[in-house]
Amino acid sequence: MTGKEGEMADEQRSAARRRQIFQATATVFARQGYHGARMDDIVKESGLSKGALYWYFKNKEELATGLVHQMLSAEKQGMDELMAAPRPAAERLEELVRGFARELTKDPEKAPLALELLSLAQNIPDIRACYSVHHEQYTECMRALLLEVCEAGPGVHDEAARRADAAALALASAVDGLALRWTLARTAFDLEEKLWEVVQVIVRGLLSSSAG
Amino acid sequence: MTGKEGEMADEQRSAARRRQIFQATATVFARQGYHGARMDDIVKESGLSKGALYWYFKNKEELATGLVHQMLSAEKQGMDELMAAPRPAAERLEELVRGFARELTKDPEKAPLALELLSLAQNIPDIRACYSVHHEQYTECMRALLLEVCEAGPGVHDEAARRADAAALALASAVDGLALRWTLARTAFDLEEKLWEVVQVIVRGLLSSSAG
Amino acid sequence: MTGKEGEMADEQRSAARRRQIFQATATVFARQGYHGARMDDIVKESGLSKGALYWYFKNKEELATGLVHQMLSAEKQGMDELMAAPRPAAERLEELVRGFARELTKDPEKAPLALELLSLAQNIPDIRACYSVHHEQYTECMRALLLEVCEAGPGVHDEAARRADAAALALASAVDGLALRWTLARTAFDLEEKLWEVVQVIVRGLLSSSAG
Amino acid sequence: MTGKEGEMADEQRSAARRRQIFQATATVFARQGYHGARMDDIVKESGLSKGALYWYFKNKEELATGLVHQMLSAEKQGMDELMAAPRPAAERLEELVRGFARELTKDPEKAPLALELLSLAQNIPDIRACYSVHHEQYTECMRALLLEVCEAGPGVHDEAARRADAAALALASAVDGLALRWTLARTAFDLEEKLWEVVQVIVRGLLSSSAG
DNA sequence: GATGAATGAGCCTTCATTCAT
DNA sequence: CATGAATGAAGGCTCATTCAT
Repeated sequence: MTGKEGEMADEQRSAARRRQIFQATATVFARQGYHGARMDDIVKESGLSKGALYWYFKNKEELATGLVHQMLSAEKQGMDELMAAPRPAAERLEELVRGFARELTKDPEKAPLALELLSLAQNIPDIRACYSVHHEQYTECMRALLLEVCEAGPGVHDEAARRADAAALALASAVDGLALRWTLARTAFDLEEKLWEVVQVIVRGLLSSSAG
Repeated sequence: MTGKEGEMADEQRSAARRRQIFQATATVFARQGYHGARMDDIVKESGLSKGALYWYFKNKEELATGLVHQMLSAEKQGMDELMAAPRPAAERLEELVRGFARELTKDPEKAPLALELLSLAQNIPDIRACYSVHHEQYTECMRALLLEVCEAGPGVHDEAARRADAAALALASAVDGLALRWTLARTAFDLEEKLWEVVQVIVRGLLSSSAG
Repeated sequence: MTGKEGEMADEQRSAARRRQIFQATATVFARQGYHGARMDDIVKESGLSKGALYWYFKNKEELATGLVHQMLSAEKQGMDELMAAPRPAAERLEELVRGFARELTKDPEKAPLALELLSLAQNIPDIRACYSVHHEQYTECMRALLLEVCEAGPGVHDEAARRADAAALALASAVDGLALRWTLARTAFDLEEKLWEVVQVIVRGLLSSSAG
Repeated sequence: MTGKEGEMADEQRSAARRRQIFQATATVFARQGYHGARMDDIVKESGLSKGALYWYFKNKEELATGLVHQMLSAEKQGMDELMAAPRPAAERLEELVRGFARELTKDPEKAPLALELLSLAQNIPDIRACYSVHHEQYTECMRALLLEVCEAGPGVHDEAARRADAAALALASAVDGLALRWTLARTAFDLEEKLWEVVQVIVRGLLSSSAG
């Protein structure tokens, strides 16, 4: 009787719990860093008990790993949705970049969290793999968009197409690098604006004729 | 007689000890990360005693702070020397970027060390300040070089000059972002080559005519 | 059902644990002094684990503070019970003093413990406050007893009553001072006997006519 | 040539150094306690170097032991001088007690210092012996004075003479106990005044007729 | 599933003492 | 005699993890 329904309910509750825990973990990691975060802090933030936390996650590392999975999955999904949107490539590119900036600006604690998890990647292979793949996907996404932009543009762009790889890498890298600077900058600046300028320079570099 | 010489010797020995300690610290931090590094590891790596270590540095945090100071100072000095070199801007820019890539490629452990220290910046104000300033200086350096490149180029580049800020920021950010990708990438790639391509895209974007 | 009982059991076990820890702490402090006592010694003596110890007490200082609280509370309770006993004041006074001496004689390690805690009072405000209050209470208790003794005595004792303050202070002080001497004396002596003689001198001083 | 004079000068300088060190030690012990005092603190307070300190004292314990020796010797000397003074016993007793109180009141840091050293006595046999002897001497001094007071008084005091032992012990003990209370009291009081009242009570107890 | 008391290995730091100069 | 850099054993405390209930 309660079989499938119960299982469903269980799974749903379980998933909810995991989300609840991820949320708390993200908050605490962002505030105190991975090593500065005690399991007790996450327990308190999550409102669960220590036993419950360990019921869902084997240990602290798995908590971090899971969080990275979840975050990058969500980002990937957002990327995919945007890519599938029936809009010109240029618009989608702009939206991708601006959306990223707006998110960070809205939840500034995401930046320290990301940096923290990134540094964890060096010692936790699973996390490293996640980021490695994500970087490739992100760059590939950029490349696809830039290619479309080239093709949509006027004139011949064989040259440009050939440069798309470099431009995509430049763009993807610059996005991360700029976010880092924005996070650590002593003088605050408008991330979205600067990021947009950066995109424009790179796109221009991609589209410019060989003669410059 | 021995007065000044003795003092000199003392200062020199003291400075040597500090360098010795920084060297050991860098090695251990790169290998194990800041939190994974035990003071005993650094002691062992340095060949000194624990007491000696604490004679020169108050605690682990000050060790990290000092290391960042030293590393960024050295980098700044290298930058300044290159900037003062009597060579065309384009060459100096290329050298700056290629030099950076070659260094990382030669001592790949520098990358994890940098990422680790960067993540420390979030919780240690002194380190954050160091990086903040360094980022500004690096970007400014890029801007100066790019401006020179513009002026040296053919035709009118008022527009380009105006874009130098964005290009410098793009370049500086992309350098960091690309180094990060190189560090975490599952499929190794040639950092110097990719970085040079990225530079070319950005420089082209800077120099392209408005119509580009 | 098990709700309240469970809570009760928890509280009881918790209280039992605290008593267990206090007992061990007292033993170790008496033997090695506060500073000579390592937390590990207390752990071993208590039969608990280090984590358990720190679960109940935040740190070594709080352990000492708690111990002082407990000891002085117990002493206060004993005092109050004796004061409330339906016996002549002279008897109660004698019992108070003799009881004190007998306790020390029976558990001679209490003396070094007390001296140790007393010296802690100088650097730990909470302990100082405990002793300060306790000294006042003890003196006040003496004063009350001495007053009753005066009133119960023959003849007019207005003068004596006026002297009760000084006598009480003398008595309370002498008790402590004598216990100290007994603790440090190279030639052992009978604490109870000497203390009783001291009491008699002071009581006589209190009751003597002005003419002496 | 420099033989005796040199030695004399050396001895004098040595003695001066030791006094200098004792002074610094007393100050630091009074402020921080024995265990809270680091050798470096004493070095700094004394104005000497660490090597010099260890030249004069083998270790920290010997520093404390020497300090106790010096302090109790000085007190003994003061006692002896007062005892040898050509004044009535009652006056000398009063002066002894009042002098003690005035000293403490003038240099209140002496009290914590004494308490600290007293607690050290429990773990350092040498210090214990010093205090043990000193207590005996002090009590004996009191007994002698009290005896003289009895004899000088009017009427027959055989009884009183017999009580001198107890009174002396009471007095000596009360002096210490009161000083302790004065040190730890939350509400300050006039030590000299209270002490004098205590003395009077005890002397009265000594002198009172048996019938008293 | 959930709770939180209990475990104990690990680690940073202190500081009395030494010794080359 | 004096200096202060160097030594290293010791210890208070943390905190990820476990497990009886």
